Amino acid sequence: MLQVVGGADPAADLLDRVFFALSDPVRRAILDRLGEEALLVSELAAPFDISLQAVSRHIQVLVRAGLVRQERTGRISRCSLVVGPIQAAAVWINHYSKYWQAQFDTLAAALEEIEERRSGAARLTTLRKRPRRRLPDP
Amino acid sequence: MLQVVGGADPAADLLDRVFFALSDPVRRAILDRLGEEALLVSELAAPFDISLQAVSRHIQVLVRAGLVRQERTGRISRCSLVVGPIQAAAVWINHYSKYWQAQFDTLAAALEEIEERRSGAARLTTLRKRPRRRLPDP
DNA sequence: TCAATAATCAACGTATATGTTGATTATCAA
DNA sequence: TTGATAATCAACATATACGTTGATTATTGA
Repeated sequence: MLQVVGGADPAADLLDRVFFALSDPVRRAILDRLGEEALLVSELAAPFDISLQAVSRHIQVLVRAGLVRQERTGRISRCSLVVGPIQAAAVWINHYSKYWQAQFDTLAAALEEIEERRSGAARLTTLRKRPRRRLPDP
Repeated sequence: MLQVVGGADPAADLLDRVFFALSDPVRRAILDRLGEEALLVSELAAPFDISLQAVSRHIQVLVRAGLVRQERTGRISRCSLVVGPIQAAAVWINHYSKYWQAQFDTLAAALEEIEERRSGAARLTTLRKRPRRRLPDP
């Protein structure tokens, strides 16, 4: 799991490509608009201050990440969103987001407990609260 | 919103950096382990087949994305997770994931409706095998 | 004091990202 | 047919990513 496996894990590679695709504001804006409706490359390119060619290549990045599908009919190329990969990324990020938040909540609770015990000990010397396990030292 | 604003939108820049940081399997593995416990750079580097220097720079990427905090005491540098930015990314990705899924559900429902109407009409007439319907033409 | 340790810095090579402009391909339409 | 249009391809420049090795800094502990 920690080993860097290179091309041996297609799921990891997909996450690589999806997160990389999402790391650019132009590409996020493209996805944004494709969430509304399918659009042509030239329509997608219109709002940007960069060349059509540059936008075309941004779209290729999205296609390689599986986030966008292109269907060419004649000389036009209609781009539409594919929801699967973004949900794979959502699954990943939600898992860690929730897990980590839970870890931090636990830590916060433990610290609060310690704090409580300290102030409690100051007030009553004998009626001590349940001793709490400390967090492992660094 | 569609304009490429460069450095004018710190929130967009943060998303850029967070998603970029997540686009590498080594960095995701580092985050994975930091979710368990705070670790030193050398401890983080141990499982990998790359140099300590390379891992150190991966950590810098995570720090620049705000995902990791480093606290140096003496010659050691303890790395710990910061949950905020990953949740910002989770918010972004969940928003779009859910929104897009809803869009697709609506589309799917509409197509099913059309399909149902067609097959119902077909059954009453000839019991023909339902011909597949194309997506609406532009 | 002095050697070992933890981490970073610096320089280098290679690969990829991202923009540009110009050429090319394929299709549409007058 | 022929010119305009949609999109991609190709070549180029520049910047960044990411790995290496070697040097440097700061700290620890015998």
